[in-house]
Amino acid sequence: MPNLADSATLECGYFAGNAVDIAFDLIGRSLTVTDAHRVVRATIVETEAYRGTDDPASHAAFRPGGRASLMRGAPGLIYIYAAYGMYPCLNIVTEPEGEPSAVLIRGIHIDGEATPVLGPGRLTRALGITLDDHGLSVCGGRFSVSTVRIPYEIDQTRRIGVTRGQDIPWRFVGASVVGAAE
DNA sequence: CGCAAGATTATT
DNA sequence: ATAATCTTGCGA
Repeated sequence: MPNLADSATLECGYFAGNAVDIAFDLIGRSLTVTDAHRVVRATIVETEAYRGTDDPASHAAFRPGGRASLMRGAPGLIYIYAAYGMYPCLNIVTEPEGEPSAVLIRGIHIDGEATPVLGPGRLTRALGITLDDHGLSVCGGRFSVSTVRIPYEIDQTRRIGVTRGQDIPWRFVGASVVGAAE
């Protein structure tokens, strides 16, 4: 009987793959965030992929400078930007270094909580993630993602809130197949 | 240097 | 529907 603490975590190499594939594959995996005061574990239930400079909705396309330049960095790095200047949003850099892409985490279900936390600006607040986490790694240290993946039925739709590239269906939403809690 | 737009959310 | 709030990019 596997213990929570025994869960293995993904290596950075996992994130070197196609951003769209990874956005899909992250649904149902758990994200663990650690700080001096607590350890929070949450299941990823909603993601969006932003891939390459050809994707008009990607910051790598219309806002490539500044902190978004990290999207060209090594896979597994964490890219945080402030949406509308006030809400930090969590992204995981994907694809090999040099390829600008990332997966935005839009929804999670925190262990023990009755309802999921939806919205990129809300979940960062719930997890205590700030702009200071920009540049850290999601494969070790303060952040980690489980190798284990809970079965989910995954829906693919167009991305939320984007004003460009509205035709690109790179949003993934998970609905538990295991009859989620009560 | 000034200004408009944006991967959002809470409130009116 | 709209304000809150700030970084990036572009035009003067």
